[in-house]
Amino acid sequence: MPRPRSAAADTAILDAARRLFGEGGLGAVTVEAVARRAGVGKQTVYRRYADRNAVLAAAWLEVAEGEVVVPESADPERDLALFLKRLFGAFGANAEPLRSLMAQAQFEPELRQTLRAAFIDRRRATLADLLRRLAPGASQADVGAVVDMAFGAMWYRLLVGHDTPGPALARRLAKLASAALA
Amino acid sequence: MPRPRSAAADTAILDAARRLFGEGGLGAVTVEAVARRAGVGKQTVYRRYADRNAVLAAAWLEVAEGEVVVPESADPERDLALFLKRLFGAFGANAEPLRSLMAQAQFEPELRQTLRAAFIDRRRATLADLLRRLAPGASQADVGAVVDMAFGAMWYRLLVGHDTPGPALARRLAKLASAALA
Amino acid sequence: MPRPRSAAADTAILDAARRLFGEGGLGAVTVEAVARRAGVGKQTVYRRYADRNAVLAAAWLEVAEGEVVVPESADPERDLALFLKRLFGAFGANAEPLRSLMAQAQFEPELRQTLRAAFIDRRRATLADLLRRLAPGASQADVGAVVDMAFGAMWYRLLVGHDTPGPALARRLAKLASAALA
Amino acid sequence: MPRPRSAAADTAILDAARRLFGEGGLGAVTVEAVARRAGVGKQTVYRRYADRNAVLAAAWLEVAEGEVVVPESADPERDLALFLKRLFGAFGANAEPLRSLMAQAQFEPELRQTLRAAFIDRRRATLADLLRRLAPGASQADVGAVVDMAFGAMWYRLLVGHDTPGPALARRLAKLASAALA
DNA sequence: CCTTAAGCGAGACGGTACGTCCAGTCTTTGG
DNA sequence: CCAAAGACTGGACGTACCGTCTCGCTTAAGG
Repeated sequence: MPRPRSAAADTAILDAARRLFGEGGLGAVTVEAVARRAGVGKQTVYRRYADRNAVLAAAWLEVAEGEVVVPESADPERDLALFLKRLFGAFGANAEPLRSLMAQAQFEPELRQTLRAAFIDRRRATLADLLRRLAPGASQADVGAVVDMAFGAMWYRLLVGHDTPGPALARRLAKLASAALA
Repeated sequence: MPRPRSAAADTAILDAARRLFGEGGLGAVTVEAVARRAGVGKQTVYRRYADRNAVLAAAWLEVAEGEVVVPESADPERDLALFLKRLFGAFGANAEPLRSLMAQAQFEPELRQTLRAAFIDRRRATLADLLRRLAPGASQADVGAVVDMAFGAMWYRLLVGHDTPGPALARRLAKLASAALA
Repeated sequence: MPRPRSAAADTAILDAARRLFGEGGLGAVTVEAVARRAGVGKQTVYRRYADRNAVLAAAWLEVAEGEVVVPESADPERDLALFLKRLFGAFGANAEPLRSLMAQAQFEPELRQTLRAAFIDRRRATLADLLRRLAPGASQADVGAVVDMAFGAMWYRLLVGHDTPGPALARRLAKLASAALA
Repeated sequence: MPRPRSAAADTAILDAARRLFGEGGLGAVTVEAVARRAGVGKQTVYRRYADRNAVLAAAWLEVAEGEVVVPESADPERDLALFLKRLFGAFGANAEPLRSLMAQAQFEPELRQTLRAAFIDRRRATLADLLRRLAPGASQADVGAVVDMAFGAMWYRLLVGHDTPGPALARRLAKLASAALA
């Protein structure tokens, strides 16, 4: 009976959030500004998202969806390098918002949880699978450590800003991981 | 000629900030609360720090000053493990504020710079030295990547929260780094 | 379409302002205190009034609305005395806030205008009528001067505080006005 | 032994206050601004004046000093008219600050007292003398009422702003006072 | 076709913190 | 002891968002 939620509002909200981020960083993405920019009432935002952080999460986790394609050739090290290269490429496109999101998550446990559930954990699992194919004999713990090293290197560069995670890092990481787990 | 700034106020402000962080996280560290807790006028805070973020920066950067002791035994892999173990231990003691600091730095380019200068770069250089002693033949680029992998793993765990960087990670990292650069 | 402004908040704000004035004079009527006392957010005050002064204005102008009853007996001097007596009586009840209002108006041209329109001019017109009935031959200018003398005496006593405008002054003013315009 | 107070500072302070009033009204006359403009420390102001209001009083009551010259010819009504004319003229020159001062005095009992002592009372006494010479038989109370009417009319016009107290008012006031007390 | 329940844009609501500005006091160094 | 300078506590200012609540209006679906 009730009127269904407007799909137009859905996209308008997330678009507005992304546009505002582009213009003024995370600080410009206030719920009020998003609602105004989207031509939507504040309540329409809060009907969809619990709070500001949920909006932020939705806006950029949506963007980051579906970017995890697992190559499955005969050469596991090539597969690994390719996977990381693609990942870093996709990341690079959204480096700024993801960096901000990770930072924001440090202040908001709930957002941190969401980030892990929607983003981190899946990627860790996928990389772990790839590594196990690469080195079937490696211990669970070593695989976990290598996963943290690979993603850690990427985030570390993003956060510290001394270098960019790109194809070169992907190649090197694949090589070093192979050697480490051999 | 004018009255000099009160050193008592200096320490009272930073102490108050740290205590409030301990009690309620970053959100509890408002300028107003800091001033009240420190028994100081708000203006006295704003005379020292441009804004809330500057207060946060000062409070945690002061805490995070400290020695990086480099072990130099005959066994480079042991040295590496020991170095990382100590580092992770020292970090762990201030994990929460440092996590917040790194997050805050993502919103404050100036703080990010300070953080690198006072923290990150020194530790990266030290680790790079250790790695070069461990694997004299390794390329500069590989060493850099391994440094990012090691510190990256630590920060990544801190930020994502799925695991703690502790002695076990230190050992494993040392082992994997050895293997990777061999 | 939006939710209409709360009438309860309207009255709560002005009541709070008046009560605070009663307790601590004009100095006690801060926007923050008003909001707190009224059980209202600061923004709710600022949504209605441009600033603190506008709140003060509204609070006392509302109080000061009231009838100017013109007695019309066969004895114009008695009528005059009665009119002034009533006026002074009504004034006396709100002497403090009105005194403050007149003072505040000296800093706020807009309020000064409002005060004249809602207050001063009507009373001046009424008194001028009464005086013309009392002394049909008096010049317009003399009548105007006497009006200023009568109200002036009242305000002067209020502002300077050396004496109170009461029935005695009303009688004397009526007598002197009669003599002056004869 | 003690260094004497600087006369230069004395005048610099009051000049600064008057200049600031000219530029931005009473609101611009803060103690800090006065001190800065006068090239003087805040304490030097507070050494001379109890508080901001005392500075204001000093700045404009000094200006208004010595303006009361009592004419003593054979024609008391002419004397009265002349006295009022001069008074209004002197007033007119400082109408704005005196208006502000009277307004401010409504919020600051101490200032109100000062204003009376240094200004109002002397003028009232002088006018009462003149009136007694004009009408030796008039009752004390009637004289007092006429004094309030005359000064009241002046202040009333100043405060309400519907007309200016000038020579015309002075003449009319003299005439009406004569008639009233006859 | 007509209820009816929920969605909608708009923006008011109680709160809380921000960063600014003065008041009036205190504390330096230097006449 | 006076002076200039400016730091000190204290507290109000007016602004900006947060997340909630409430208007009048619109839009399905089920009776």
